[in-house]
Amino acid sequence: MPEGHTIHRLALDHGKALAGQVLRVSSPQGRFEDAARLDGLRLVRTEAHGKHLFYVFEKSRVLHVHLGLFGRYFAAKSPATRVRPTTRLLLEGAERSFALVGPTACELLSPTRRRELLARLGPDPLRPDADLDVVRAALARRKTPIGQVLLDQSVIAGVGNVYRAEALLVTGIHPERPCKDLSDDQVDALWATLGRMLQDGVRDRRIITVAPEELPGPRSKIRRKEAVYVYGRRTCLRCGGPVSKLTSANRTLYACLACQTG
DNA sequence: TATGTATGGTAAG
DNA sequence: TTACCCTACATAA
Repeated sequence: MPEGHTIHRLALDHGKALAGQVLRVSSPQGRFEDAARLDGLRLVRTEAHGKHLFYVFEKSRVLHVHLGLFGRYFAAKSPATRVRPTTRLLLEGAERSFALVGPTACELLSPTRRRELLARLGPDPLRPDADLDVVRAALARRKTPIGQVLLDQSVIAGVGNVYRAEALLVTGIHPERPCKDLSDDQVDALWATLGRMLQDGVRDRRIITVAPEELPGPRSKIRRKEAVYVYGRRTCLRCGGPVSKLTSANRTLYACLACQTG
């Protein structure tokens, strides 16, 4: 589930449902002991940076959540009944409640640690403050393969394994191409493509990278493997040729070496 | 019931 | 580079 689009969608949904309210905060599972320090406080706003989700409460207390690979939220009406015992964090507002399960991180963050965390993140294509020049500079310096670098959150924040494969396919870039060898146009196209894909993901609440005119039916009914060009597929949706399964940054990287020659 | 898989990340070696 | 953490869900047995 969780690439940057998921986190930004959560920030929007949770902000809309909970911001301005005094919340009940608990940890049914018991592993988030600081829940008590947030219980009864007013939520000021929510914020997403790449794959990191922040809840800013009054008294300047900041809750940091990172879903990792398995983390997910279950939404329900308030009061929350039948909460799973694995629920690390339960946020209850007047109308809606959100139960967090399986996160990599769920913690209270000091202002200092929050700054340090954000300082480690590259520009997030979903944020208005993202600076493409910073990305350009970072890429121009490296000979690392672009496929590997796209998962490096300190270069671009929010891209995950699906968007990496799909953006490289759409831009026709070979995943093993060294960053510094990419042309300015290629870098610009990659950034624009990632931005568009992530925005669509926020809107659709899922990853659909295939162009609207290429989709076989209504956007809401598209099956997973028909929503992408190469990720998790055996054949390329664009050219019909075989999809290669490479390994990069310890993850499976899907690519169509016929389409991706750049 | 058991197994395999997943759109992520960190710390140790 | 490897080990390890986190959990739900689909599928196989």
